[in-house]
Amino acid sequence: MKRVSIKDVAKEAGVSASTVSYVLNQKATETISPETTQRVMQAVERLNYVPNLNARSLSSHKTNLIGVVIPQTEPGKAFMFANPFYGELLSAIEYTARKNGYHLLLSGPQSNQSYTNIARNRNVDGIIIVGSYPSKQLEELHQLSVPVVLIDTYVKDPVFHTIGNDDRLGGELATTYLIENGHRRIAFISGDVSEQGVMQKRFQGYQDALKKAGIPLNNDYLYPGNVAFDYAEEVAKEMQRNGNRETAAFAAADILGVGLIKGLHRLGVRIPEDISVVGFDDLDLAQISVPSLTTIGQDISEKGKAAVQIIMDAIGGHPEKQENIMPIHLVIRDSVRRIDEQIKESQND
Amino acid sequence: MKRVSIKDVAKEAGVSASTVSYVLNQKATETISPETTQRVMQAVERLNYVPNLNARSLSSHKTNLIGVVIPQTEPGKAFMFANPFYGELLSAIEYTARKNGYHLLLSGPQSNQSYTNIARNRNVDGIIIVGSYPSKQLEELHQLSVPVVLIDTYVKDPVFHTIGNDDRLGGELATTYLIENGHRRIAFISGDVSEQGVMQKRFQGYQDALKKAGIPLNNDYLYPGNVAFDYAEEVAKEMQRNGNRETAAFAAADILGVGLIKGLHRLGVRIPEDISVVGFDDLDLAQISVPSLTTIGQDISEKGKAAVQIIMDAIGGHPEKQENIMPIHLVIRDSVRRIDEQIKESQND
DNA sequence: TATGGTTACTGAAACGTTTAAGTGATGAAG
DNA sequence: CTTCATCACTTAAACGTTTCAGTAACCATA
Repeated sequence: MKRVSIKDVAKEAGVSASTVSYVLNQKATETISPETTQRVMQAVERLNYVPNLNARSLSSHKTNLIGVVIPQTEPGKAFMFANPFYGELLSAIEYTARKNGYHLLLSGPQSNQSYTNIARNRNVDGIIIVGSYPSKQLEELHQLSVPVVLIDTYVKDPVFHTIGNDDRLGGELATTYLIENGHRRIAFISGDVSEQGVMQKRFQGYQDALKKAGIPLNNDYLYPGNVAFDYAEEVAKEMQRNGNRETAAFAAADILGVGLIKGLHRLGVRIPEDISVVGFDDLDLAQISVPSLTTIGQDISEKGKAAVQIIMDAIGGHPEKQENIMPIHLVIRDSVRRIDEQIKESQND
Repeated sequence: MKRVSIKDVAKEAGVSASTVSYVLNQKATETISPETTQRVMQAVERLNYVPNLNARSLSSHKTNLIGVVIPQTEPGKAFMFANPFYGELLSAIEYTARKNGYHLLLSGPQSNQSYTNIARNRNVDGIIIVGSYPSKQLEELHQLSVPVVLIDTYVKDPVFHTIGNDDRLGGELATTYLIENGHRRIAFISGDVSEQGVMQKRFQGYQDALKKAGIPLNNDYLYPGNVAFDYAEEVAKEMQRNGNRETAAFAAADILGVGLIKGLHRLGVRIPEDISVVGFDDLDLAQISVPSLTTIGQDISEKGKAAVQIIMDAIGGHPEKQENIMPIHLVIRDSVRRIDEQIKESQND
């Protein structure tokens, strides 16, 4: 099937190619007579013409493409989107982009190539980056004349648009909720907190809450590792080996929360009767879990939507840097139990 | 930052643009001296040149882009990838594509435009379609001269490459396993079985197993609805309203299985002591669930990988139609309990 | 010394658009 | 009856590549 080009349409309609182009792009600046417009439209219809966006991009310097870079959560693991968090986010991004006439160019992190190159290669009109990356790579992006939005990426002095939660506040909310329920020995289970990122912020929030309650930070209750179900299952065992000192745990990601619940369950520990758990993210998982997981909720879809919106704004001539902090809130479900002060005190010695 | 083009490189290296092109594409058919090659490479380096894939595509009729269409699972729901199944699949597709030098053009279903148009618009080199679609839309794709792979799409007479599981066998395996464990009154919970698709096939498998065991099909035990956690939770209530006749349930998707478990749990029904449950898909969910879900496993990543491979083959000159049926297997976990024949018989009357 | 074959390039067309600039026809103003 | 706008288009260049068809220089052969 021979491709039909704008010239074929022009011939069919008895006009020049540029006339067809003007009609199709309905540039108000040009005046095309209604009759011609109709003739062109009929020809388009008849020939079943579809413009070649590739050629259009080349000429107009606009691709209607948004590049999305999503991290590989595990270094050794090939596949990255399996985490439902990314699914929900990507979903929202795709939907919003499509409503605005954009398509998504999806890419995992390139090993050999920088994101800058991907962007320049494909001439995307905007880039959305999700998660943490080597800051060197991010700096490179700055040379680009294309709007960049970072989601959940902590950088010292962001030159790009950013979208995030108040992760620190979230960490505090979660921990405070446990404290309010009588818990004082609270485990903290997380990914890597040594690097700037959401995990570090949530850890700071955990510390904030302890400090406000006058509870000293106990390093024995900290379980930094990696954000994986399996890891949290292991933590359950370690907690038991350590003598089940903690009465509660704040898992800095839902996937860790459910992993912990699962691991504890295997060991015969009851949730929340023996140990209370709070998560973070409010993925679907949190509801699915038995018992359902009390967690810190964030509106993932809103984040995706906002990211696309910022890019649209920038393209539309509003390049002012936006730093968007999305609201978070405590979602109370069934994984936390109030414990008695007395019991707690007696356990505490 | 002015874009640097192939001409700039040519000037810098003191050669013609075509020479640069030949060097960069290392066409063995042409002979470029090692010295010139080196000069060009140095110029590329110096100017930090990145080829414009857009222009390349226009000229070469190759975009190195694979279009991926993923369904909106819920009609009224805007977001579609949240289902981890799609996450895992997309992940594998992206990874494999990238290893082959391809990027992904991601799109949800267009309402106004057909997939054909998307494909023609963007000139993708191949298309991967996931899930079921109106067959009219699929037929349109046939006019395209681009390889198309359908994943989990049942069509009467497939003209395209297809990848699927033996869903019917899977349904039979799941049901037979329950029967072997002494169950005779087995609920079937699923999405829409009236249209050709995986749900219908799994239902057929369910029927096959019953027939082989000499158990008559009982319509009261069938709960067709939609593939959603909430729906399965509702089914739990309905089962109870009906008097908890079933001793087991085959949920034709893991998300339904965990929803059912959750719903039953809420009602105080114990799994697997009171009711046994088998799922289908073996998502991460199945392990996360408490109790973990016995299910029919499929290798989602392999499906994604195979899809890309077929497209690579087709591009590489092997367009022979491939119909790929991926292996499935029973994954035994903790959600099924063996029940006593006697008890079962006494319950049965 | 003419002929032919390599070798190592270059020139220019082509891919399918957009868009600035140009043009001929018509009508109004002076 | 010129002149000047305005209208409704058309022309052609440009976007950044690829690739076919040269071609100039060199060497070998007869």
